[in-house]
Amino acid sequence: MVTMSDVARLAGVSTMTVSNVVNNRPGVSGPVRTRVQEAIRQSGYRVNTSARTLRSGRTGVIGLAVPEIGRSYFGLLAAHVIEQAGRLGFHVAVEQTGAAADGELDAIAHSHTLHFDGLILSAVGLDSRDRRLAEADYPIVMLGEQDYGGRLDHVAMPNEEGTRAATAHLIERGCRRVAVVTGGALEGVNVVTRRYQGYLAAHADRGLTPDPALRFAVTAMSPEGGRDAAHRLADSGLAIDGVVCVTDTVAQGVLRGLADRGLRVPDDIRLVGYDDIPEAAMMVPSLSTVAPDHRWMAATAVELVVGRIHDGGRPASEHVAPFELMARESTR
Amino acid sequence: MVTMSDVARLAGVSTMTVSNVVNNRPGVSGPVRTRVQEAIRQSGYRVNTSARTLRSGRTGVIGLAVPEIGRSYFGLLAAHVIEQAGRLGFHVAVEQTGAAADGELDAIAHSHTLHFDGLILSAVGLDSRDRRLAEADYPIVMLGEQDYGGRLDHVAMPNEEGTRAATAHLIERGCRRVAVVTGGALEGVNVVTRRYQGYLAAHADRGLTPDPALRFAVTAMSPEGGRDAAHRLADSGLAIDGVVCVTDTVAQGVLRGLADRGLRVPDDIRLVGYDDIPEAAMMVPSLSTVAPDHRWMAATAVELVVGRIHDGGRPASEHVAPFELMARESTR
DNA sequence: CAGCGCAACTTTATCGATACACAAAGCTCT
DNA sequence: AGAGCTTTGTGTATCGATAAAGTTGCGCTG
Repeated sequence: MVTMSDVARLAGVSTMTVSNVVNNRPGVSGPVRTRVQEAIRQSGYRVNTSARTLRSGRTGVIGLAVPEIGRSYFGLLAAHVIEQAGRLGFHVAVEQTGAAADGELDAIAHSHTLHFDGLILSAVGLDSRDRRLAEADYPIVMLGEQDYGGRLDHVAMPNEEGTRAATAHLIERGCRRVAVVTGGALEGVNVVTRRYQGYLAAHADRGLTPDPALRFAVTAMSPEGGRDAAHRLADSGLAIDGVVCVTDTVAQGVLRGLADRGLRVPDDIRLVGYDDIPEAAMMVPSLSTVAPDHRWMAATAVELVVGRIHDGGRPASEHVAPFELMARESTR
Repeated sequence: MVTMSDVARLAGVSTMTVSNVVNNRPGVSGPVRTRVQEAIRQSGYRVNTSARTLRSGRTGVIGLAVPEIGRSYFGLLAAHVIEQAGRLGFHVAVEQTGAAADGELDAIAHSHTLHFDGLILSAVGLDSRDRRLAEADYPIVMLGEQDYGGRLDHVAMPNEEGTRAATAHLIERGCRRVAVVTGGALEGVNVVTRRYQGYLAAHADRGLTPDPALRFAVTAMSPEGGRDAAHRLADSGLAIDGVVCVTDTVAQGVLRGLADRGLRVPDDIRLVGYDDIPEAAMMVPSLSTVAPDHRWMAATAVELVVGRIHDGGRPASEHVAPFELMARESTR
């Protein structure tokens, strides 16, 4: 392994000068700089990240904790985060939490242990009631959840607003009995409750109160969960002509489940999702959905962690992503 | 920050003893071990990975380079790799190559720089002709490609066999003119050429020679690329009653593109993909496809890198994943 | 009971890069 | 001409953990 002193010897300077050249620091004259660069090229020298980290205390790595990287939505998010972090000179290590609060707290602990400079946590299990979150004195940015009591930086999705717009869209297209396929626990403040609120709000805006029987909870936030919910929905015998889904991933399963029961979308039932995963436009029928600006979210989250890495004392801030309603075939 | 000497002082032993306890090494008596563990608990000590790495030369991180983590297939793969690596005490850093040979070579260089202990490279651009690959004296495992001249460890998919089975399946279901939607470059030895060979082989097995006009190349290995190919296919006026797709991701787009032209699957055209991404079972109609054992692939790849990390001199080996043909609605 | 073997700890010297203090040379200005 | 600056560069101590080479002390054998 080639070290800095090897390069220094080759260039006839001190290691400090090599370090200064490598890090683009001032105080090195043109000729010497060139000579050192040439020595680096010749010797094939590469900085040893561990040594640098040990001395400087920075690793240049940001942790990204998501429930499951295999789900389109999180994969997409990760792709954007990796890209944005790279732009600012950071690397990304992905952690999977398994969509459980324990896994999410583990990720925080782990992040510490591995000396990531900061952590972007896309939590679905944790909520604002968990005190352990605030205890971590560490650059953490919450991504995609709502309301952490202002103690942490937070990039939120327009959960309530988005679902409200999606529900309104269905009603405007003539749906009279709109069901909602939502997550399990309807307590606390989280993505599930906020989106459910949006569904209720859209009805309230029009002086309507949806029948509580129209709420179907999934057992898991997966296509399988959605499929199952759709079966129950179809078998309920209720006259339903529209469905709002908590996520596109669930909507995928719902679409499939409705097909299983011979129900056609949008002819018999209209369907709308949330997230605008890449598959949404490719589904048959293509899925109408709420499209938050993922790239914006990733960029903002990365900027926030990096900002906090450089200045830990900054007060926490909250940012809500802009969104667009994508009207596609499933609500035509 | 709590260091080892802090713990040592607290427990009244030397740092070396603390190190021995932390790493579960022998030579520490029961009582002392307990005392040190208690001191660790009390002080909240965590090992500094950088210092350990600097001294021991191992980082405990495996790089995983994929074209695009946002694509279902690679997300799924990553999920399995992360899980398997964790089981063996390794962490995973994800790199995106952008499906280009340059990006893939960059990832190798990067992997070196960041001192990952090894690299799992899911290459689509590089092929066996690239000499620069073999030059890297470093634990690299190729994942999902075919034939690197035996210089590198390699976990391959049953590309030819799988596509052959898929094509045979279509023919057995009564398809007479089976088109193939494949990748752009049909030269060298790569995933695209191997699968195309499988398509030809299935025909040859039955004494058939497919019409060359039935080959449609995508501009990109994406749903969009597939959709576009399907449009060209439908507009060609050729009597086609079956389509073999190079990947499920492409098949997703093909299904969509056929729907755009009013063609029904499987009534008018039967369709089969490759990969068995999670969405395949959820599509409408659900997609028949070749399902290689992803978990097996990830586990094997991780075992190979870790093995090579511990013993660099081992000769390279090649492993082909088992597969299953999933017959679903799209070929009913 | 000398002396060997072994388990249980400790000491010391590093791994490679960098912060910091300091030195030498060149330049300006009164 | 020499004080005061700036520019450019050099030593040295250090980050935290660990491999390797000591140092105890104790039991056991011949």
